[in-house]
Amino acid sequence: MALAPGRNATIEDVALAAGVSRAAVSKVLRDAYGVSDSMRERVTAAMTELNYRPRIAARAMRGRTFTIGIEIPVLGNQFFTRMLSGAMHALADTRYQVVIAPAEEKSRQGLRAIEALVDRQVDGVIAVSPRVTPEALERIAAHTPVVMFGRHDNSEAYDTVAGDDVVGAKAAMAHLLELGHTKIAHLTLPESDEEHESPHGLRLQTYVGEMERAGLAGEILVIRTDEGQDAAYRTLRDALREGAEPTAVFAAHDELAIGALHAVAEADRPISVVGYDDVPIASHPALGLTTVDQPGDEMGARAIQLLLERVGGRTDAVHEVFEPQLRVRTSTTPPA
Amino acid sequence: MALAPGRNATIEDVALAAGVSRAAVSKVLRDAYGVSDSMRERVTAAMTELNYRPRIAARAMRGRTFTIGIEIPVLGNQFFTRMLSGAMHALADTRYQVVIAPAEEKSRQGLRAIEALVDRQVDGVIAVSPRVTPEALERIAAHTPVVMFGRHDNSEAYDTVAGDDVVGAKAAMAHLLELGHTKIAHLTLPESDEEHESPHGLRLQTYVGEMERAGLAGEILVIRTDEGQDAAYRTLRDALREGAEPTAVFAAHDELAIGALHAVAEADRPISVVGYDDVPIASHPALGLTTVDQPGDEMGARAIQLLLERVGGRTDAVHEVFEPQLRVRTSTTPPA
DNA sequence: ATGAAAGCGCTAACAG
DNA sequence: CTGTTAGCGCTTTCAT
Repeated sequence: MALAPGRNATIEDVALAAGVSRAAVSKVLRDAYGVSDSMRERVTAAMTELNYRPRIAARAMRGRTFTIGIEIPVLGNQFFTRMLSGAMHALADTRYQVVIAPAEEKSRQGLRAIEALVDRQVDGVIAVSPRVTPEALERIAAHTPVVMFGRHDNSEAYDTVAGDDVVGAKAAMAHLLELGHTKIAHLTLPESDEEHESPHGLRLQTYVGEMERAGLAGEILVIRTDEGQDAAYRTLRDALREGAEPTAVFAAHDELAIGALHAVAEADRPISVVGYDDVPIASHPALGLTTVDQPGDEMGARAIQLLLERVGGRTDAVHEVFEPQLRVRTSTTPPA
Repeated sequence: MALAPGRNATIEDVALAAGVSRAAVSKVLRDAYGVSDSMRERVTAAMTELNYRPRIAARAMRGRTFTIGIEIPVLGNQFFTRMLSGAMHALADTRYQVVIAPAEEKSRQGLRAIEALVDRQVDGVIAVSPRVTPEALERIAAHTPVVMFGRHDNSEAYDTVAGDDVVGAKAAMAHLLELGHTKIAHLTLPESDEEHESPHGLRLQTYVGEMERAGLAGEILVIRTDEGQDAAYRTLRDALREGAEPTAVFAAHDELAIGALHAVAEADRPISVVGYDDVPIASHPALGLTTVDQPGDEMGARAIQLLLERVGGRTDAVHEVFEPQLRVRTSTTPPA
């Protein structure tokens, strides 16, 4: 214990204890070329002896941090949990560590969170930010590899991983139309969430398009709500009280759909509800939420894979699209 | 644009552009004492001009990183979401940034994630790790402020914020006993999750104690399951198939309770279920889960407050306990 | 195979 | 009020 109390061991301490140079320690740390077995042994011994842990911040000033940053807009949405678990899984056997930065509640654009990550020298960023401009992302992507999750914009500077929202929304609408619904409302987020080829924007456009195609342009009803189950519940409850009479609601994602189910249960009217994502709770028999399954874990894993490729040097953009799948459950029935 | 392409602006670039010294720039950055208005102006102008962002890693080598690390064991549990949103809220108007490190699925002890955070020079850590030893935590807390969430151990080295699990579990049991249940099972996590004064350990002990106190020692039935709704569902389903005949299940937390509700729905037997935490979905009318409400957001906010106090220099330990509250809903009824 | 030394971008004395 | 300078702990040529 040649250590001053209150101070953690540094590479210097290890070098001293092992009787070698700092460079040598650094080499065994990164198992770089050119270390004899005997040296490696002594150094390793000294490291465990001193309980040495390399300071990533110091390393950051020269090389990699082996940290991947993931920005998500809301913590509550279980779809992101699926994505994250796929991502973590993909990174499980690597030296990389995941850190998550949730966007603040207020200015939910997420740009601040992404920049906070970049400021902390992550090796790459995965972000879910429908509202950040491509320009801002390109500025960031010029220095740090970026994969955007859920977006469909075609930048050359960053990759994207998204579900096919048009196909998914069409499946949801086809299901409701086949059941015989005509008064189908769409429950979605505020308009500001629709920019930049966002999932919700596409789902909305598809809803409108399919209604028109079915000759139901006159029945189009778009209900806007804030993020979250509870806000969705309140919004739909109020809309129903104020005279809206849909027989079916297509929600932009499952959190909203679950809130909708709450309002429907209270209103005691037979209104079908379709969600999007297939979060774990959707298949619970108490909810039985019909929804569009997106393979969140696969998408998360793929996002990591693309990001690591970029960290490894790839510079041309890849834009990947995953096929969603309708899951029919009890929350949808023919209109009364 | 005196910048080499592909390189981000540094404090040096800003100093050059503004025609001042690096120290001056650093000062306006941290708005330290001793900067004239004119200098501040020129420097600020240069910073925006060059799109300058300080590298936290470099700052980390001298001072604070203004980063708080939060370690959580599982992403899926919505109670942690409540805690996180309380924590983020408490930090909203400060310079601090939150980063979250989820423990890996496999070795879920969380120590690795905590250390990953510390290696990245966070100014303080909030962690939810029932299975990490106090010794390991004390070693970490010697250099980095730590607040443990959910634990009841009485270390001098770190603070704790927890719910009163004994009171909560007693309330749950009293409710079931008052309804007339005698065959009450307890659904909880594997034994390894009970160490170090963990919430689940205390809830289990209280369950056993209350059963004995009610003269029901012979009816004690502890069912162990892995983490997660789905695992809980499968475990209880199998237990019911194999002959277990409880009329009520007290689950160690809501995720497990929701899985239990699934199994109960399938078994088509009138089994009451009580959870713990009161996650947002618990109050959904489709579930109507009776549960013990813990003020997760308040607890998260308090954890931040304590952590910032420690960052600010406090060294004596604070151990805070929050009172839970039973929420009776439709998932509990008298036995048939 | 090993070590010496330069430097990453920032902060914090300290001088002026 | 402003600038000089010495590091923080690590990686990385470049000698040896």
